[in-house]
Amino acid sequence: MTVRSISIKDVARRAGVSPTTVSRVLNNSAHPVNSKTRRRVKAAIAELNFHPNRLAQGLINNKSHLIGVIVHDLSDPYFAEMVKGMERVIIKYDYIVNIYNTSRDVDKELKAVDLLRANRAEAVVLTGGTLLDQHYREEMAGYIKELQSNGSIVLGVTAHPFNIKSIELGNSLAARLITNYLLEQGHRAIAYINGPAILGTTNERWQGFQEALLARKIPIRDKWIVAGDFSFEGGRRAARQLLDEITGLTAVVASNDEMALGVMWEFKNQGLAIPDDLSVVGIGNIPAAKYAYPPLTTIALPIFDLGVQIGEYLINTLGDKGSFNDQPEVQLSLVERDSVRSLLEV
Amino acid sequence: MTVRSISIKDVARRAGVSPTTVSRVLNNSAHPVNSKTRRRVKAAIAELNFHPNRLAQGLINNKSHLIGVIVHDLSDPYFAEMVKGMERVIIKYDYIVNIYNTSRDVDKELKAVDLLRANRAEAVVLTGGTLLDQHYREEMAGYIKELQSNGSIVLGVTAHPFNIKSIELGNSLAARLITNYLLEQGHRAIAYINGPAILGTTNERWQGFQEALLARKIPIRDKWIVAGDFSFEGGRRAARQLLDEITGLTAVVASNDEMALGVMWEFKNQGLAIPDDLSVVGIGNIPAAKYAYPPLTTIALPIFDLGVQIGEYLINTLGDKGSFNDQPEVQLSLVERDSVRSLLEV
DNA sequence: TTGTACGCGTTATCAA
DNA sequence: TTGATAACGCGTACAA
Repeated sequence: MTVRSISIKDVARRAGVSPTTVSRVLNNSAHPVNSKTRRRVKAAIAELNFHPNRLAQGLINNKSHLIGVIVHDLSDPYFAEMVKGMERVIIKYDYIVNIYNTSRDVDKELKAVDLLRANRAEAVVLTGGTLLDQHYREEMAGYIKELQSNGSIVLGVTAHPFNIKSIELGNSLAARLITNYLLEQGHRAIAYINGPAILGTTNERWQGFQEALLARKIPIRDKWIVAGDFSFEGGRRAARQLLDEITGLTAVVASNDEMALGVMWEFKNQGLAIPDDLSVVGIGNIPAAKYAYPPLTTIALPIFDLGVQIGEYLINTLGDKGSFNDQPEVQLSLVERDSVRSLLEV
Repeated sequence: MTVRSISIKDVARRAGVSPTTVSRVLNNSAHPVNSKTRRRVKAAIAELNFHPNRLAQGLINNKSHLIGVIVHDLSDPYFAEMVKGMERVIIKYDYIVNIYNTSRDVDKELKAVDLLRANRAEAVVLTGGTLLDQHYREEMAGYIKELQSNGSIVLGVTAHPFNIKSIELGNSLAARLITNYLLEQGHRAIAYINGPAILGTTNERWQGFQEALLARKIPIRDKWIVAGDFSFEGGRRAARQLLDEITGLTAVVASNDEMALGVMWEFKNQGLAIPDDLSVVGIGNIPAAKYAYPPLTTIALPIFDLGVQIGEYLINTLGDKGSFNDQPEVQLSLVERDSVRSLLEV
């Protein structure tokens, strides 16, 4: 059934040279090749439409040409954008980008890394926050160690409890910035909607929120701290929960945009006006934030750019040209839209 | 730098057997192996934490364990969902899923297939509609032919002008269904917003719209047919364009949900009420459709399920168990929400 | 400037 | 029941 594809030997025969010479032409080897011979070889390659077998190449250089990317939820524009940014760079260098969607499930995440290890991935990127789970931590540490001892790069976006290079996203700073913005607008009674408990990102943002309030000595009220899961539906649930304790509340910080949109939707659904009755902010600046009603005030995380930077970092580090030690850097910025009411001009 | 990883030989030495025997244990070969020996080998494998090198395995059976997926826009939930569905199945069988995001760009699309060919992908899935471009068609036909002659499966969602298995999505039917729904609600003056001209999908849906109107002998008015690009912004632009010719218009069919949401947003922005002043519908039933204001009436394309079905088809066909010839089937359904006003009870 | 011979890690074939 | 050998397709030291 499967026909043997043409190999370097076929080309050699056709060009009347040895496979070695073909290989040299193919790889622009430093070894000299007569320009006439080179032309003959190139002609033969073209005529036979020959392409070297990557598996054989990989076997001999111990290179898989595979880059693994672990993603929590591909439908979340946060991850989709990051992957697109990475791919934009990586595709030029003919690496295979292998994406795993894990839904923040411990077993799926472990399975993904296990497969990447088995496939000798040259790099693995953990694009989401770390999972807070003992079993995960132990198993993952083993896989990562093995990957690294095989010369693979392992990279994490935001802090991970492993010995890997991590790219700081400024989660804590983002939460602090957006909270400070509310404070500057005169808000003092502020609710906070957390992310999924299993995520490190959740802790980091929660930290930033607390810092902002503590810096102004504003007490944190338990009844206004609500659990969430980073989804639109989670935002809706949180909003319904807040409704019971709404007296005195003037603003809500959702720890990501999806939830902020859910919160606004549910509040509107319950007859509240935003921002007149209640201000709402998020973190992330996903595309939908711009078109919400009202448009959402949030912190922009330039995720696509981050993806591009990660891609460049990987290519430079994987290339033989010695490691390129730039630390990708993310610029956060406040995106002021219409979901916050100022309490100053009362 | 890169340490040589442990090979089957290391295991063989440790277990005091030949590599062949280790291989037999590893693959649960039919060839008999003494149970004592088998235990010794398994112990050695565990102690050394050995995993066979997939590249070497692939080289010998001419199998790459690679499945390529070509996607137009990963940030579009349509594609993200389909990929997630496919992956859910495929990951169980240890295949590598290699995704390419092409932004509907002819060159990127060709580059992606070229790389998949070079990497000996065992299957390639074209998840988006075909691109209507002469150069694309010719080049792509060549790549596909080569893939197929190497025994690879090539699959297309919706019609493609190549000799490949194609999975019908019912684009034409979807447009006809949603248009008929408007007609049943008494609408006669209906605008249509097209997709990108380069896409086959655009033609198919446009066809369905026309059929619905022609069947009732309702004339199609050129001024109410507007170009679009399947994006939210494109929907906004289309809405602004329609505003000039709004007299008499009662409903708008956007050929996908993203545009429908853009249309609604812009109309509201311009002071029109939906559905009181104008009804709007889309196709796709993306998650955001449910939470739009008002919630969007649309045609559900069960994309995640389609992804799962494609994954199953691929696994069954790639497995040696002979080809499993089920044609994945997609059930369309009307999702009636609040973006359409009935004109019957006047 | 070109070619020969070997090895990468695995499995299929054949012999013992 | 086990093992030696060749082969997959390619790159590279070494020889010519």
